[in-house]
Amino acid sequence: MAVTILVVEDEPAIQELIALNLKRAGHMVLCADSAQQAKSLINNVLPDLVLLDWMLPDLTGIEFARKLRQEERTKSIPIIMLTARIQENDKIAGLEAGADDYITKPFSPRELIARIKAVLRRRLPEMSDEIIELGGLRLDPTTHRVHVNNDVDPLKTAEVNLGPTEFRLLHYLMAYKERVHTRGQLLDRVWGDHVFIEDRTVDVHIRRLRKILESVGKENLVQTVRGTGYRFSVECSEESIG
Amino acid sequence: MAVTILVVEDEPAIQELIALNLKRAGHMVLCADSAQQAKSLINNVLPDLVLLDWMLPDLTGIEFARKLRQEERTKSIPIIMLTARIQENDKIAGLEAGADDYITKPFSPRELIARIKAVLRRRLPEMSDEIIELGGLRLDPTTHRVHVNNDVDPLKTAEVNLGPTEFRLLHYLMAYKERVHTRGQLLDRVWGDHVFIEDRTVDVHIRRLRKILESVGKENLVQTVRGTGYRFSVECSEESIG
DNA sequence: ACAAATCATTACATTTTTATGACAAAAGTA
DNA sequence: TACTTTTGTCATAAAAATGTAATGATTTGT
Repeated sequence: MAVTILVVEDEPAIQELIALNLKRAGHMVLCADSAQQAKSLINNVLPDLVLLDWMLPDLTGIEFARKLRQEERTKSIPIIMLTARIQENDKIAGLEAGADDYITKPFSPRELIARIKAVLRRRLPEMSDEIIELGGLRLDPTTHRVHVNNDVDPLKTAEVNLGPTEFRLLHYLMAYKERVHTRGQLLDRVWGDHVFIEDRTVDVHIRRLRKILESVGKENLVQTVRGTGYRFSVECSEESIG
Repeated sequence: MAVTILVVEDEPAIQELIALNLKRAGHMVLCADSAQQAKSLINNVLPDLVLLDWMLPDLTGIEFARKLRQEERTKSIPIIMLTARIQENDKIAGLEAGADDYITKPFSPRELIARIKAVLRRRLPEMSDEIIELGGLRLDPTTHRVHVNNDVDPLKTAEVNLGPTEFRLLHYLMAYKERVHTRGQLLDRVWGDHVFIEDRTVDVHIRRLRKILESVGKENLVQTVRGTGYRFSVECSEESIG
């Protein structure tokens, strides 16, 4: 589906150039000359990404970014900063305000598009509401329930009780089964992009998930891939000893 | 078949953005800056759906919607209102005028498209007047009564006394059983869209509902799903492993 | 075998979320 | 009007979940 991008840039020529390129890349574009105008636009439409010129005439770029990060509705919208030259101060301020990426002017349109793609890729995947049935587990997002198929009596299923994070983690792992995820990827996609949490914390949640799954006789579904991360797999990667 | 959508919105940027999104989604789009203009457009072409900004400059949005509902030719056209979060009276007026759905600004274009789809498919089976019998409860919307089946003597049923809000809440939960609803969804669906009520208030009403149900021996029907919301369920989520 | 790196596990303090009772405003009734 | 019911909010208690650090186990490379 179309991605809506808000461009906040006071220089008309640059604004137009950017807008043109974004449109050509298949995006919907909203333009604002100032933070002021950007705010009023955001009052009406929620963009999927904001391209923000840091050197706005009224110098309210930082404030604008911060405002976006504060409000519940907008706090997860990725922000890419456009700066003339990265001054140390800008960088710090930008980080504090929660920018996701920087682009230094002048930049090539191709670079811009590439960065945008990269940032958008990091968004939380919109997990569908489809029931996932895998490895003897059945996860239903709409009822928020996980059941284990009883191997003896297929009609009987036991419910598995998971905490919110364990549920999301399992959902994600099952949705992207058989694929290894680094701790960083899991943090980005299960916890959310703008969280600062120790990588090791993922271990603990994996542990909790495993513990619960073990208690219902599902042992080897969540596997460790040493040096990389974790994986949900139905294939048994154990007794492959030669 | 192409669906024709009339967009009534005075802000040019937003109008254009919406129009572009709709076009991209494969719809025919008609645009109007004012209720005035919309009326004359409708005289020529009959749209399949109307997107109506409630805050038109001439403040004739309400009147416009009402007019649509009055005239035979247009009275069954679904109306989606675009509203700012603040105006509370709008809700009443909107309901009276017969809007089918609301979208509160700021909204994401994705959300907009999704809602349009939903309305067009007549997705939401408006709460019917059918009697719902579930988990030992019998709820009759027409008589506005709830009965509990007596487990001992099936012929005897006790009546449960619920307040208006509790009744609607239970009705909704039973109509969409087994599914988790966030507090926001419940506020939208049971209280009405964009009402200014604290999320936590839902807790209190759930509490009241539970209290009443407990008093007639129905304990685990209304369940908490931590981190998400509530659910009406016949399956017991208790004796679960884990 | 040894040291380094990586992962597992446990315990615990903190934070977040939910439950519950009380209260006053609002709405409805007599 | 006086009285009852309903309803939204708050304060606080209770419960659950979460992140981190510390420690132990396992693997890996040399």
